[in-house]
Amino acid sequence: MGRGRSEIKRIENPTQRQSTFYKRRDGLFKKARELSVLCDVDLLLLLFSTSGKLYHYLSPTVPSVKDLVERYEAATHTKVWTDIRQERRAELEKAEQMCELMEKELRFMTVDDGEQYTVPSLELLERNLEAAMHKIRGRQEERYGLCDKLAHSQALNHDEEAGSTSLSNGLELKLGFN
Amino acid sequence: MGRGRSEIKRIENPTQRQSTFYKRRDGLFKKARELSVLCDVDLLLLLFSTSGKLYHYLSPTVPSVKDLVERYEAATHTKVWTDIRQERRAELEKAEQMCELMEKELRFMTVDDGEQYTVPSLELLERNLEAAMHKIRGRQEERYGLCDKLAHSQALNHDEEAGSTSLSNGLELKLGFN
DNA sequence: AACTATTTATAAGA
DNA sequence: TTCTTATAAATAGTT
Repeated sequence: MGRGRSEIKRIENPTQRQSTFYKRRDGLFKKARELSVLCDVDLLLLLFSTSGKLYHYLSPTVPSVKDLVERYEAATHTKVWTDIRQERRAELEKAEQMCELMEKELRFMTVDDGEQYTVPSLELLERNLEAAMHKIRGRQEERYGLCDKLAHSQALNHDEEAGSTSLSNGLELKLGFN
Repeated sequence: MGRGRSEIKRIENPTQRQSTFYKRRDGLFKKARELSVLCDVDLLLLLFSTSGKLYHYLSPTVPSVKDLVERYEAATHTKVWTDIRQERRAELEKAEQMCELMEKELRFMTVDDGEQYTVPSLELLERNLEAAMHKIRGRQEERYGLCDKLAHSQALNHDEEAGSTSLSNGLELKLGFN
């Protein structure tokens, strides 16, 4: 509308572009408001000017931008956020499950006071512990024979974290069997 | 525009509303397109008709709806999704860290072949294993003395999972020390 | 869907 | 920016 021509291409003159932007922006928002009211339509109009300024309109019938965008996702099967969220939750559950299993095993192996054992599992554990001790003694012999002094100097740094480890969520897993 | 009056309120006659919807919807999208091209504006127009049908337009300069909505969040400090996502990531990292720690401890305790030990830590482990065995033997005696038969029937079910546990991500934690 | 009388939007100019 | 105004565009009512 107006006096001139109507080619729709980027306006190169910045002053003219800015002026046109004001006028058309106002017009567009007016039209959007009118459509949403007249025809009972849920709509979102969201725009950033070249200078980065935000303007937006959301029909009064829609609770939030998030709400409408979720409907958009459902309709287009884009599901950008939904998918990512579900993926993350699955990962988290998996990690938590794994933590639980490992915790259980650690309790079993350390003969935790609360742990209940059947006779065959106690026997299995006993055999395992004996085998582990056998292995340890073998290693100790190797060590003493070969590099006694070197191992000793390393030990000072390494030993602290080997005794017991405090985990970030407050759980402490004891290696001591006393 | 047009012949009649211009009150902006919901059109109650469904036929008339539908007709108006088509015309104004087309007009609105045309205006949106024109503005985005003429003035180099990033915009999203998203609407659902009363019947639930989706129509939308996104400026060609914008990669995705997600992209623009994230800019909106940043601009309005709404940050609903951003916050949730960061929270989830933190939870996951914590769980993964815990898993890693427990895995390390299990490797240490099972005298894993790859595990490196210093002499003092080997000695500590040995003492721990000996203490655990001592405890086990005490328990075994209790068991044998009190409820031999009961324990034996329980064992059939319980034992399978006690030997080794296959974890969901493919890692297998062996309790056997052979 | 198409037509057309009118209203509205807006390009240029001030 | 903001206003004015000539003109192009949109559209309400109608067919």
